[in-house]
Amino acid sequence: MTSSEPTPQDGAQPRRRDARQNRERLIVEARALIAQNGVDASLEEIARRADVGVATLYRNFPTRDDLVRALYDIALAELATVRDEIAAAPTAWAGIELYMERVAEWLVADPALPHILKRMEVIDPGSGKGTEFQAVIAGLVARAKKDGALRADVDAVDLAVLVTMVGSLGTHGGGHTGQWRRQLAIVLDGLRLPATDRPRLPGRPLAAREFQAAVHGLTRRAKRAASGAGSGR
Amino acid sequence: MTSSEPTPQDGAQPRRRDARQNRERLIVEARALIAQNGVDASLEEIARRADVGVATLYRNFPTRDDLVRALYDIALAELATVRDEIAAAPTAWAGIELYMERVAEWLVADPALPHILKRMEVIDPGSGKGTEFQAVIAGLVARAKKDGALRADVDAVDLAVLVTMVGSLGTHGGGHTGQWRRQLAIVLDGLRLPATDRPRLPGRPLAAREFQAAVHGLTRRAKRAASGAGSGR
DNA sequence: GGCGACGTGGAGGATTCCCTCCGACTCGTC
DNA sequence: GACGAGTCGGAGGGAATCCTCCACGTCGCC
Repeated sequence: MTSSEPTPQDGAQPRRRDARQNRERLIVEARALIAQNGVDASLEEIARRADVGVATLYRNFPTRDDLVRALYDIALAELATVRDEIAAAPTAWAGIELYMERVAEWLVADPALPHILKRMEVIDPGSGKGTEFQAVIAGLVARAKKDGALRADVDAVDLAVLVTMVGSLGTHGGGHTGQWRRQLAIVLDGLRLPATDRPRLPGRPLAAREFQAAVHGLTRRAKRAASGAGSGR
Repeated sequence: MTSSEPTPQDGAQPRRRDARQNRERLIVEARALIAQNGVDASLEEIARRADVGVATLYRNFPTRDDLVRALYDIALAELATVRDEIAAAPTAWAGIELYMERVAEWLVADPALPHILKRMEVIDPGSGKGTEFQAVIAGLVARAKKDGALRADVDAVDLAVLVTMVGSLGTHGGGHTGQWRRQLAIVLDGLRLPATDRPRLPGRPLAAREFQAAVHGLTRRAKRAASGAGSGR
């Protein structure tokens, strides 16, 4: 994480209790609103929902990007636990399965994440999980190939792309149904080498109507139009 | 009675030539800007880029949703050719491959499409390609299963979800590299039943650096910050 | 060429958002 | 309690956006 900087007040919380609470509420609301409206979500509305003045928001996060960065750091911390889990996997292939599943789960769980990640790549390119996390996965990939469990013509980056892809299903609102697990299982089958004995797909296929409903990726505009008439803003 | 021309069908263009040109330019710019900024892209800026007054935009598309609908209809028309192509496929499995590839290609080719589709589901739920197109695919799926080419535990909706998923790779800017074809190949391998002889993956894996670059999904805000440099603090 | 209808552009009021500044309030401590 | 530093909230200027209205071009036909 980036918190290794020698910032004077970092580890401890030298701030007042109410200040910390406000910051916490801001983060919660920011995440919720960014999930709906993207990184361009109104800062004033975030503050409003957090029952906080605008100035408090700006004091905590001088720049919109500072807010995004904070959300990113929090999410990344949650991801850290996954790394340990992977390390404990019995086989390399199991590690890969775990990697794909946990990261996809992580992406799907927080609909704000895609927006935040996309933005982070612009703010601060060439840092983050790509650096150290990918190295672990690369090793896993090499071992899995040697074990004959993973097809030889893919690499760690392919896995990253795939998991991003599966994780994008959360953006469409289908996350809560766990539907993405089906698609992940198919992807894993496409990666597995023996390919003979396939596990059953988890869950059940979506009905067509459900699929359409799941694609509802409600934006702010969307919700407004749903309640009010169709006259835009 | 007003002299309202019957306008028997909307097939003809009873409008003035310059009016049609303006509309055309508006559509082009709208698509470009929506690709960058989402459906909430500024209408004034669309008009500005199209070298057209705002009023002209509003005359052509009274509501933002009318604009979205127009873009949707255009995109859908392009998709129609795919259906014929699929019908001409030699085997059911080939048809499925074609379906997945063409639709993914369609999604990736126009980065505005995900935004438009997402919005369309809100504007006008339960219509569009889902209705008639899905029926064709469902038949294809049934035949492919009987042929023993497609795994039995998936259905047409699963395919739709998968192709949406693969198509989402275009949003991340990776479309131009054709990278998505690799991921699609893996997905297809996960769907194929014999699963013994696998085709080689098309293309080459992305370098880690390229992957990061590909995730750059530039938003308006992004471009601003990129040019404005570190004025943040 | 000339005319009329169709189409155009941009001003402008209302609203929202960004970000800063400063008086008022509250927490933590004595 | 009471004090002071830290924190808060909202006003407010500037800018962007939405959408409408109306005087003014321009196309197409005679």
